[in-house]
Amino acid sequence: MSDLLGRLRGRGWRMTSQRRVVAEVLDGDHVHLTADEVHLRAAERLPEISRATVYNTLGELVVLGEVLEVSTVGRAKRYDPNARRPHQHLVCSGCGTVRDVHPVGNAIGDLPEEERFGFAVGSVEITYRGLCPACA
Amino acid sequence: MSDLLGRLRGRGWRMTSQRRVVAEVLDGDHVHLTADEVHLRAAERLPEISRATVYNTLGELVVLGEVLEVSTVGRAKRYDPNARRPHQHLVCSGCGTVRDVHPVGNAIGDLPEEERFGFAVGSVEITYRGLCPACA
DNA sequence: ATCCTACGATGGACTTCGTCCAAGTCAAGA
DNA sequence: TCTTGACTTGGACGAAGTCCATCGTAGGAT
Repeated sequence: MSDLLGRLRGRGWRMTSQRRVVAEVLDGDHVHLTADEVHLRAAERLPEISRATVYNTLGELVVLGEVLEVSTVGRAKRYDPNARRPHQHLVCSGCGTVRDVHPVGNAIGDLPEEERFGFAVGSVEITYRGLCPACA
Repeated sequence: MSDLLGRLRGRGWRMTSQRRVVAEVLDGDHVHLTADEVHLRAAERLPEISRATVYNTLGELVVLGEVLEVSTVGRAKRYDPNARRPHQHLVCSGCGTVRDVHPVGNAIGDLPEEERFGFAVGSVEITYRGLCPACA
């Protein structure tokens, strides 16, 4: 994720202060923020940034494949900046913590042809659930 | 799912016409309805049923383990009445249709010990995504 | 069979999450 | 530096879901 800004410029992005700030927020720790959390952190550096712009920018990053949308048990979507390395998620049923994990094997290949019902299967999302050491 | 009403009564549910209708809607075809779709179908049989009651009843069925919530990205939750047989989901990225599928292989076993971070992993949820024949 | 009452249903207001749009702003090429 | 069209803004809007005061009724008690 570290040269995100460079890659975006290379793709012809007009670089605005708003987009830079959103990208920098995601480029920080690899936590999984909601759109509103991204907006909150962005607003610390650029107080007048609007919610609509944060949503737009996140949506564009998702389309570009730089960020993943993670569906959660909770409500708001979360954004995962670690999109370039394929990975899955391990969620604590107690406290909701999310960790990135890297299972072995080929989950898409595990779905037999006769179970695909004519779908063009493009991706697979795996969520492991269990209790973390602190909650056990 | 076929003796759902009996099981619910056995658990001390007060059986009301509303709850019966919601349970019967789910007991029908094994599709994955949204709460509003459940409400719509329930209202065909019991026109004055309220949205709040449908939400309440679905929530109770989830807590009782009779129905699963299927989390979808950016869409309304869907309810899966096939909770008693383990299975995974195939979701159309276009229209949101959900199908039950049964992959081969052991996804929990695919998560190496050193990727578990001390979690007691109890379950795994797999969602395959792609375009259905109609949307392709 | 009828009465009581606590549990459940109702519906409308409210919240949360997200999208849309018209008007204003500004990055970057000429 | 000028120009222009892509970007941003904020507020209205919409969808999904929750909350709550009040009313209704299932099912045990009499």
